[in-house]
Amino acid sequence: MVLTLSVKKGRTAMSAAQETSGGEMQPWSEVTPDAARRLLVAAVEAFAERGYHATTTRDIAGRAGMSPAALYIHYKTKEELLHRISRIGHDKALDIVRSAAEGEGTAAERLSDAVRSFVRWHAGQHTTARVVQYELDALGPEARAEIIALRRQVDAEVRSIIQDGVEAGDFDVPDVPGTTLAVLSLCIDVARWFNVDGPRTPDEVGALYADLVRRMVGFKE
Amino acid sequence: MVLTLSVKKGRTAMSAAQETSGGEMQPWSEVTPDAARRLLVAAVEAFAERGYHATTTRDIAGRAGMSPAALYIHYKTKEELLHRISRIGHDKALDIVRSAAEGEGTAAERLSDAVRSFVRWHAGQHTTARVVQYELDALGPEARAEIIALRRQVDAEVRSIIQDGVEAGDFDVPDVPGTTLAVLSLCIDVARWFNVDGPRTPDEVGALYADLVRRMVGFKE
DNA sequence: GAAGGCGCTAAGCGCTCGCTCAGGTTCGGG
DNA sequence: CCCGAACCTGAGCGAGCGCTTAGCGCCTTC
Repeated sequence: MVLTLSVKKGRTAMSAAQETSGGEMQPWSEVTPDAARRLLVAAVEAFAERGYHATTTRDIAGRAGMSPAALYIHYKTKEELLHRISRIGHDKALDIVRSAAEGEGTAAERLSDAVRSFVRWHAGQHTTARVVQYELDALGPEARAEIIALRRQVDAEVRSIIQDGVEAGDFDVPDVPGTTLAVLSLCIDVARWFNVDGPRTPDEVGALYADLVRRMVGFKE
Repeated sequence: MVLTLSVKKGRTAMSAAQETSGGEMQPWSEVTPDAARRLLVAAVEAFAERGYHATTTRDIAGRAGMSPAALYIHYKTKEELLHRISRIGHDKALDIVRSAAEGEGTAAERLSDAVRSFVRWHAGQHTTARVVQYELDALGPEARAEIIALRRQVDAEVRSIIQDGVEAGDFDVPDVPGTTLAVLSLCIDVARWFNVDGPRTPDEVGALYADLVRRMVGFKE
């Protein structure tokens, strides 16, 4: 049996996203109808707190103010929820890096922009990012493969900026793939340790990390 | 009811560890008797592959070649298994960092040593490290608090090396706690992405990361 | 070679999980 | 005013979970 899903599959990623006064995208605005979005937001919170496997469908439905059965009107399985979250989150992450990579400016400026905004997202949306970056293994093989492909695109964008800097003679990087890996690893891990009650704002972490990465690539003033 | 556990609790962490010809410690040699160790090793593998919550006690026992009930002769609960793994692993990690921190040499040399050996452990023992670093949330409050205390000691060791370098005028670090956090985050995340079939050996990753961290602290030749 | 107990297994208990399904409620269109 | 579709709930199914218990075989001890 095939259920009709209310979340529109063909919708281009961020086209319907609404902007707030702060300029940030209102997250999940592309998920409709309202009940499906509430369930998804509840799932993000629950997965981030307890992890995918420790979260029950009853918990998700409860947070969304619905009965356990309501979940299965909008999503085929619990795994589909994780898949949608992961897909939308990775689309957003790739979008962020790509914007910086395709921007104007020197390699150093583009790398700083990329790291700053990537880190800001991982800190500011650390609830989402934690699910997106650390619950990948809970997906089935096809879904995981799809997400891994997106990750490789993120990696390629960052590597190409660093490569540009090396070729322009601005950076000193003996091992470009290795350094790319390290830079991304550093940024992604922000989602694991970032704490809203901690001493640093997402902006401050972004600035700190942009500086650290500038040093890692041996940028010459 | 209180079961008598066969794993001796009072044993000092690494005192009974046996060295192999390679100079590496034989992991888990301090866990006795043999059946308890086999169960623990099986649990490490299973937790690393699937995560704590997705691993069943039947799976652990099966990997150790025993019936599900055998697990409860040696461990009170599944969580106690994770606790022991986490405790021993963190003891080892702290030991590694502390050895480097207390060594002779300049701050730059000690920092490089610490990062190199810390990373080498996270890569070489990435199965263990993954459990130790990423399954912390599955522990109960008291056990988690104990582990977090160990982590703070690791953080303190690294911060003190960096602080030494700053005070000696060797390093240029505007934000010592932030940089310490970033360095540790970078090293720990190795456990997440390291792949035995990948292009890099643990030694190579250690060398690469020691160099990257040297740059992050602005070491002046 | 009988006694005692340690380490283990077979069987299964009580529970909660992901998920299903029949039926009730709401609401726009004819 | 009624129909059909969309949405949601209450009740619960089968499965698999963590963990327990009764008892068996095999070592050690005398």
